[in-house]
Amino acid sequence: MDKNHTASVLIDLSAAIVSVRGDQPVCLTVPDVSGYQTPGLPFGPFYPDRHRTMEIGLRQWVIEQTALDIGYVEQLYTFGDRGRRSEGADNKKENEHIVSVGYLALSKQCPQPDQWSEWYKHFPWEDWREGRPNILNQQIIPYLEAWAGSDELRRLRLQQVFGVPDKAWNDEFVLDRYELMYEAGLVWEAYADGRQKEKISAQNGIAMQLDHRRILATAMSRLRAKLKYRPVVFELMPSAFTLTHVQKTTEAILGAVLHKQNFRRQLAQNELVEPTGKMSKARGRPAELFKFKHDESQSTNLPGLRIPLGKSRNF
Amino acid sequence: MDKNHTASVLIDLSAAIVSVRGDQPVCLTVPDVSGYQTPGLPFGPFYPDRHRTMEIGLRQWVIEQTALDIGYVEQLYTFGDRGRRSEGADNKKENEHIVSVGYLALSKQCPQPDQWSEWYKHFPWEDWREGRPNILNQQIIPYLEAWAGSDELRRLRLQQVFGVPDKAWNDEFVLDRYELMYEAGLVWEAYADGRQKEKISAQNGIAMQLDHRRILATAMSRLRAKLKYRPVVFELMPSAFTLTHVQKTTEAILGAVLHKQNFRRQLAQNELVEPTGKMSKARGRPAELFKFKHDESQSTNLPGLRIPLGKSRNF
DNA sequence: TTAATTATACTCAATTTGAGCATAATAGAG
DNA sequence: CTCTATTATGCTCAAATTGAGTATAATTAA
Repeated sequence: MDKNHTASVLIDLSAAIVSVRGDQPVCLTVPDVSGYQTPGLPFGPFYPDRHRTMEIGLRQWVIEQTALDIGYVEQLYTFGDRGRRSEGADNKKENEHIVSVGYLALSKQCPQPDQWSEWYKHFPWEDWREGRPNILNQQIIPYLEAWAGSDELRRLRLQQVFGVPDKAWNDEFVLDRYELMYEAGLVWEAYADGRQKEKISAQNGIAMQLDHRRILATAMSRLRAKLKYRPVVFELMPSAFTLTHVQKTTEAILGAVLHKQNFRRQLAQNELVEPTGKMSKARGRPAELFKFKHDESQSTNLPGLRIPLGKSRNF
Repeated sequence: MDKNHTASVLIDLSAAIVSVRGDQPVCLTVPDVSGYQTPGLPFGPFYPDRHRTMEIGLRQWVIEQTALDIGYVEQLYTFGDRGRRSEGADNKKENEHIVSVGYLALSKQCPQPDQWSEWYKHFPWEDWREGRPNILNQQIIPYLEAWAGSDELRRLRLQQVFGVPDKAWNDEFVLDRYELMYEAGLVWEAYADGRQKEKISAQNGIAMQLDHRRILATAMSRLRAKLKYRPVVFELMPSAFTLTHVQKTTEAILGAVLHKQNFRRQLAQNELVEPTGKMSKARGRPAELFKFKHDESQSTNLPGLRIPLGKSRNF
C-alpha cells in the first residue's frame, strides 16, 4: 500500500440533535455564519490528541456549547464530498480539506425554542400525518417527472423513492428523496453548489448551510428506520409518560399516523413499559402513566416496538 | 464555534471486501505488514484533492491494487479511537493521527484463493450452521461469566448479546459480541492494545492487524442485517444461479440454516428473480436457473427477501 | 345532565410464518 | 434396466401476527 499520504484533512463533527416539541420533531440549529440566511447544524472540530474517540469529542463540545443532556448518540455517516460545500469555500483556507462526520443525538428536552428548528419546515414533503402533503403533487412530482423525461433509470428511481406511480410511500427514504431532489436541482443547495444554473423558483423547504440538510436527512432516515426495531423513542420521552404520548412522539418522527390500539398492543407484547401507578390528568379520561422498563441499562439492542404501519399508504 | 483546528488527520479507507467461496464467506486480506503474524484488511489513503468523494477514492485503489470488480459499496463506520492501534504505533510518525473509514464491498468473484480469508476463522462462534459452536460453551461463555461476576450490568449485556441465559442468539450482533469479548480481554487485540496484561491462552479466532477485526465484525453485522430487507445477496451471485445457490450463499453469511421451501416462497413473493429457461446439471434433479430481475438498475432500495428465520434458535 | 373527549378492552378476518409431507426428475450403482 | 440416493419443487396446515374495527369506561366542559 502507498504510505505517502500527501493530504491531511480537518475533521468536523456535525450533530443532528433531535428532540420532539409538542407534536413536532425539532433539531438544534445555529444561526447563519456564512452570509446566507440559512440555519446550520451545530458542529465542532475533532482534536485527535485531546479526545480518545470521536464520540467523546462530540459529547464534549455539545456539553460545552449547549449544556444539553444528550443520552443517545449514534454515528451517521462521514461526508467527504468536494463541491458540496462541505468545505465551505466561503471562509476556509485553500488546501484545507474538511471531512465531516455526522452524528445523530437524541435529547429529552429542548429549551430555548428559537434555537430549535422544526424538521418539516426543511422537509415539508415528509409529513404525511394530515394526508399526502400538497407540495408533492403541486410542486415536486411534476418537476421531477419533467426531469426524468423518458430516461428509464430516472423514472425507476422516481418510482422507488417517491412511489410514483403506483408504489407505496416509504417513510425511510428521506435521504434518497432529498438526494434525488438535489440531483434534479430542486433544492436551494444544488444552486448554491453550482449544480443548478438558475435559482429555483419554488421554495422546497428551508435550506441549510453547507451539506447540513443532507446530514439532517440522513438522521431522519436512520431514526425512522431505527424506531421500528429498537426502542429509541424512549430517549425522547420524560421519565413518566402516557401511551398516547409515546404514540404522538413516534408519529411525529415517522410523519404518519398509527392505529392506536395496535400501537398499544405492540408496546404491551414487547414488554417495553411498566405502569407507575400514577395517572395523568388532561381533557378526557385520565391515562395511566408508564415508564420505560429498561432505563439505566444500555438498552441499545432490545427488541423494540415493531410499528404497525398501515399497508397501503399510497394515496 | 471554534475555528482554530489544531490537529489535522490522515484518512485511511479500509475495506472489508466480501465474497462467498463455496459455502464460506471470505474477505480479501493482505499479508502482515506490522511484524505480527496476523492478516489485515486492505486499505488505502484518501487524497481529498485527487478524489471527489471518499467512495470514489476507495474504488480507485481497489481497482488499482486488486483488479476486482466490486459492484456494491457501502460505508460502514468511521473509527478514530486512540489506543486501539488504529494509528499503528508501530510504523507511523508521532503526531500523525489516523482516522479510518471502514467500507463494506461485495464481489461476485474471489480469484487468488490465498488472499481471501474465511470469516469464520476469525469469528468461529458466529457459524451456527452445524448447530451451536462448541467454542461458545467450552471457552467463551465460561470466561465471560467469570468476567461478569455479579455485576448486574455486565450480566445484562451478556444476556443481550450472547443470549445467555434464556435468550435467543441474534445473528446480527456480531460487532456487539466482538466488542464485549474485547472488553473482557478475550481476543488477542485486547492484549496487543495493552488492555489485557497476560496474553490470553485460548485462541478465540484468528486475530487481525490494528482494529481490522472490528471493522470486519461491523461489516458482518451490517451485511447480515441488510440481507433481511434488501436484495444484496445478488451482489454476490453470478448472472445465473439456482435458488439453492442463493440459499446457500445467504446461509453462509447468516451462519444459520434456513427452511428451504419457505426461503423459496419469499423469493417468489417478492418477485426478485425470474427464470432464464436454462437448467443446471448437478447431482440430483436439475434445478432451474434464475437471474436477478433488477440488475442494471441500482436496486439498493428494493423490498428484499425477508428471511424466514426460525423462531427459537437458542439451543 | 349531556356532549365531547380521551383511554382501554376486546373481537375478528386476512395475512404471514413456521414446519412439514408429497411428489418429480435426475445420476450412479448394481 | 431397476433401484436408490439426491436434489428440486409443489402443496398443505396450524400458529402467530397484523390490520381494522366495535364496545365501553372515565373524565372535563358546557
